[in-house]
Amino acid sequence: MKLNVPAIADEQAQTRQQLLEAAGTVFAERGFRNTTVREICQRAGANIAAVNYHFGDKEKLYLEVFRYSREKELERFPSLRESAPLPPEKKLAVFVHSLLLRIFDTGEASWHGQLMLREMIEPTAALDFVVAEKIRPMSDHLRGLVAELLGGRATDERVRLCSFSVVSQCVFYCHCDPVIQRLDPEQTAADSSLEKLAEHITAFSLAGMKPFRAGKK
Amino acid sequence: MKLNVPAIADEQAQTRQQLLEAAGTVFAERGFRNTTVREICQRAGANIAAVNYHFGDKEKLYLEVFRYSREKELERFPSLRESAPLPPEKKLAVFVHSLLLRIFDTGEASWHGQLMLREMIEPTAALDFVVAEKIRPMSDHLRGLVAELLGGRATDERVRLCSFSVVSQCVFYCHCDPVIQRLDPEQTAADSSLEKLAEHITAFSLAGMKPFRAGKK
DNA sequence: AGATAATTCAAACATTTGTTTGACACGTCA
DNA sequence: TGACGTGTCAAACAAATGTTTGAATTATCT
Repeated sequence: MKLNVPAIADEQAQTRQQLLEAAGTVFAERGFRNTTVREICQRAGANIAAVNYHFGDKEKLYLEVFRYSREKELERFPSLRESAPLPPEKKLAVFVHSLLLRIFDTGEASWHGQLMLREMIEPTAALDFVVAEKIRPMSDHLRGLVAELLGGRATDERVRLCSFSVVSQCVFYCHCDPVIQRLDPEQTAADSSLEKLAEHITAFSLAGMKPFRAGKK
Repeated sequence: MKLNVPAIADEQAQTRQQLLEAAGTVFAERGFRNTTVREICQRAGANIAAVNYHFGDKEKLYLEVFRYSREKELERFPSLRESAPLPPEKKLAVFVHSLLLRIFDTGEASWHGQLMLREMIEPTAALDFVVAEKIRPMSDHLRGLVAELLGGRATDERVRLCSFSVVSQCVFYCHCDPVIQRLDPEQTAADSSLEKLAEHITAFSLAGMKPFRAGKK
């Protein structure tokens, strides 16, 4: 029972949104350079001139995809605040686990995370936006955790290095997946790998930080 | 005073080698896809048809660059065997330090390492060769170290995960450099950063492995 | 209903890039 | 010296790709 619904406005948003969704997917799979406008339009069921009409050019579409992705994420996760107070060790486990979920995600919405991860290693004009809007908030959150774990006497540099030590272990499984598949095919199997991996990285990292706790250096 | 030197053989090798060196450099900078044959030839001081003449096509040149790189490395480092027996902790420090040297290398020969690192995240038809000839030997070496550090009761899986935890911390600084530069410009400064980083990663990793030592899991 | 705006479309265009071509120059050998 | 092989070159070619064009279609508004 739709009354007073601007049907055409929906139709308009339809093509544009289909382009954004298709572009997100293809860009995440292939990266910016290897993605053709023709493939995006094919996947979106749109004509090739639609990209120019709605976005201007390929690069602007790419930038718009990140903005769209950010809106979608804010819809899904309105607030990044933790709901329950947890000990920092547990918080780290949650952080690692959720980051790995994103890395190993294979669903319809997986392109959001995958595209960010790809932009990290194949930087384009969008990187500044991605760092400001997606990476820095995550990084700040992690650094807060790490600072808590290290205790009050840790230098900014130490907090930074430890944070990098944590996040690098996680993103490695996305960035170097083709290598890992060749070195150890069994590493990329089964869903249980994610839980084991999260446990390993968390334990390794918590222990790894011990030498630097409470003003030790 | 050159006597009996096949001057033309040298000239012949000259163009071919110049192409290989130039290609190595450009491929390392831009990756396979973003590199044009025209730029390689320009840097090598060769005509554009030279690539087809000497190598057949762009992809074969790319593969040949890795073979050439491997030969060069074998010339420089005939054996990967350690010269002096060291405690495993020290060996790990040496491993991390030398890997970081490669990552932060800026000299004429730096393209060798940089190209391998790039191939890890932007895989091409060369990846199988690179894994077999460059990455797996390094990985096996590191796993030997890690197994020694963990003691005799560690599972293969644990050795693997710990090895990944070490190497991921190192390669992160190459693969995600553009992000790091935006997050923390001071992180990428000064030569002393490399030493500090090597110390940090070594300490973090040695401590990180402690929970898994001597059959702990 | 007609005027205007928005959207879509197929074809064309412009540029880039890897590859090829055939002539020419140079080197080697009998 | 001439025949043959090797290497270089400028120009041309072929294909891919992003972008543009102008007509047609659809939607909106008075």
